[in-house]
Amino acid sequence: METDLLKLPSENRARVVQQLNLREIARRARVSTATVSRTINRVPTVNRYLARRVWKVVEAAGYYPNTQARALVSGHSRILGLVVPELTNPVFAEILQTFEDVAAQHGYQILFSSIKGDSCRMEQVGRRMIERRVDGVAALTCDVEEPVIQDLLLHGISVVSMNGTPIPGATNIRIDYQNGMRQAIEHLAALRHQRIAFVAGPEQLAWQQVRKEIFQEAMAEVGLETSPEHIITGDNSVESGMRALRELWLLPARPTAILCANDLMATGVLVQAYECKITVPAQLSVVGFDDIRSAQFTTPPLTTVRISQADLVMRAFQMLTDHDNTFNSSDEYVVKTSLVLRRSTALQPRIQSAG
Amino acid sequence: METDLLKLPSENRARVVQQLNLREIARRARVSTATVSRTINRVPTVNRYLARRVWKVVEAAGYYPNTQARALVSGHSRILGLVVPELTNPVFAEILQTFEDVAAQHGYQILFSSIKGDSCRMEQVGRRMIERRVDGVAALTCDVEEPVIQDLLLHGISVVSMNGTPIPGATNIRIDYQNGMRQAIEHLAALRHQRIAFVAGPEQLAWQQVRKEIFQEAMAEVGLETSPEHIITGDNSVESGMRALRELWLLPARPTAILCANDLMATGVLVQAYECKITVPAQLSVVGFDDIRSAQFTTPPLTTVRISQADLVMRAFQMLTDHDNTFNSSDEYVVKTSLVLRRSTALQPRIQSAG
DNA sequence: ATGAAAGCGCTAACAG
DNA sequence: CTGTTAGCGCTTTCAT
Repeated sequence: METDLLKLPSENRARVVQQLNLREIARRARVSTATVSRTINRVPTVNRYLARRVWKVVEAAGYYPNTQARALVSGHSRILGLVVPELTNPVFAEILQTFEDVAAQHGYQILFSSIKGDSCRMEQVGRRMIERRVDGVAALTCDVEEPVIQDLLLHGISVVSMNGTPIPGATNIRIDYQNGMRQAIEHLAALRHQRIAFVAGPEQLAWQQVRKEIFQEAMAEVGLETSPEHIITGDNSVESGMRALRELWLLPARPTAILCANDLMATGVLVQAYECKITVPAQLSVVGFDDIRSAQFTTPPLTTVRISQADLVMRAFQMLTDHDNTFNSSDEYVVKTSLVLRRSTALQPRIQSAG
Repeated sequence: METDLLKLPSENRARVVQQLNLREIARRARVSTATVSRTINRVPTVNRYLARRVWKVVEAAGYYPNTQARALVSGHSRILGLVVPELTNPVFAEILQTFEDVAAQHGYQILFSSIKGDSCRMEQVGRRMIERRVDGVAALTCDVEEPVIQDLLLHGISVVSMNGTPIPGATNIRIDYQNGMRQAIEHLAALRHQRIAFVAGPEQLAWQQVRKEIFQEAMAEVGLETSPEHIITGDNSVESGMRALRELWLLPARPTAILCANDLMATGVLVQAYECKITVPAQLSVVGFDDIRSAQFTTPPLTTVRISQADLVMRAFQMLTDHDNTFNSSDEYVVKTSLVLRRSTALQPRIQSAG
């Protein structure tokens, strides 16, 4: 079976074809290089017969125009850079996938880079993007340091931040955490929860502080109190969600509900709950943030705040390819959120089993 | 808070810097373009003082060499294409991440493309890779049609299949499913399971048939019988794993263990088991394939066959960047597998609750 | 050791 | 409407 499949190559192994260039095509079609160029670029003024002749040669020769050369003269590479912190968080994988899809539809390609928390890699990534003359960079990370961004902008490369982190100088897409948080808290409040904990993302990022404040504000608006011990700092990983629950469960005043800054941490809370035989949602309600695909498949399925990825990505792409500068960097697009109800939340338990 | 962050850009918005080129650097450093070129390429024969002068100008000007132009003359783009079926399967995301990491360390960049089952997109992807003159293409998909691969090879672009699918003409990396399957089955057999079901991947792919056969062989070797109704065809998604369990549970002779061709489907089995109040592993043992990250966080944690990603990726990268042709396409590298024991498998239940 | 000059493959003025 | 030609930014002989 396998050998059958493997037998073919040795026979029909083709010699590497002579990499032909436009001039060679021109020679074979007995026209000028300009005519070939016009033909393949579908300039309408080309004589039908000449065009046909050119196409024939092009196809016979298996000719593909060299994008590098084109980019060199046109000044546009039709490459967009995408920078993520790490792809192991599914939300980034999902966005990358969507982004590439949109880009491909518009004739752009994606140069992918991840900077695994390694901030000195960001510099390298930035340099490479510039050297490659990408037409724009979408940053899904917040670790991006000022200088790198400034360098990109200085070189005429537009930058968009897709992570709610306002990057000074870049076009920013803001995710409406404020609203998302409120939706989640109102939902929990309606379920009569009073002691709601919050598991935040890594502390070193300024905007995570912002999120904590947003949490507190939203709680206040609903008339709920927050205690500092109910605010845990995680690192966006499943493990940190697990850790958070362990800490929270040791408290004398255990929370009856936990809101997490992302789905991965919420998953961690769920996993730890299972380990500790805490039943969700009977004993504890859990809400996530992002609505990653696997949120449907946790046990129980996770109630979470959805961020419209399509919206996010479309906008980012538009801003990046907006050469007429319809947008300017003071513009800020806000991506809406919506609450997805699943089965990790329920009425506050009557009996409080305290520490 | 946010406004603080947003205030900066309007002030220090820098004008787009004059994109300088090598000639301009040469002029400013009062040397020839050749000298600048040699300097930035660290050709050792350049006079120390001249070099210093050049570097000074380069840094002062914020000059970055244009990769496109370099590629044009050198004939090497230092871009590697990576093609995946869809990134929503975490295994592909993990591999992409690892691949980019390795590539970056060696001065390569990754052009990412996904072909969402859409086979007509593969053609487009192939064309773009050629036009972009990538130095090589790694295919994680098996939907790649012959002609596209042949076209790439014809244009002197090396191709490596990283998915166990032997692509005729490409360099193939084979994952040792045979061994992996046997490890899983032996483990299950040691736990006294007799009725082991198999949830396979999509049928249209020839190699999935191969996997079924491998399953049957491995079963036979251990002295176990397989019945056709215990072999279900899935599509690698969580949902299809769920479906598989539903089907299997309707059978008069329910399996006591299920082996899945990937972790996503195994996750589906687990989820469905939870829904149906089938306790894993007490009533049913489940084994996956891949050892994706989230396999640690299923309930219960998934026993699975690990594929060494580092090994897989390293090898693929080597083969792609092997310009001396140390490897030739008849070579086939086999990636080892190993069984990771977690908590989704246990001794066969004594009491068989039938249909 | 350095510089002048000829391309890499393509596009876009400008003539004709 | 087509062809000639001058670059795009860089590397690389080949003289000096």
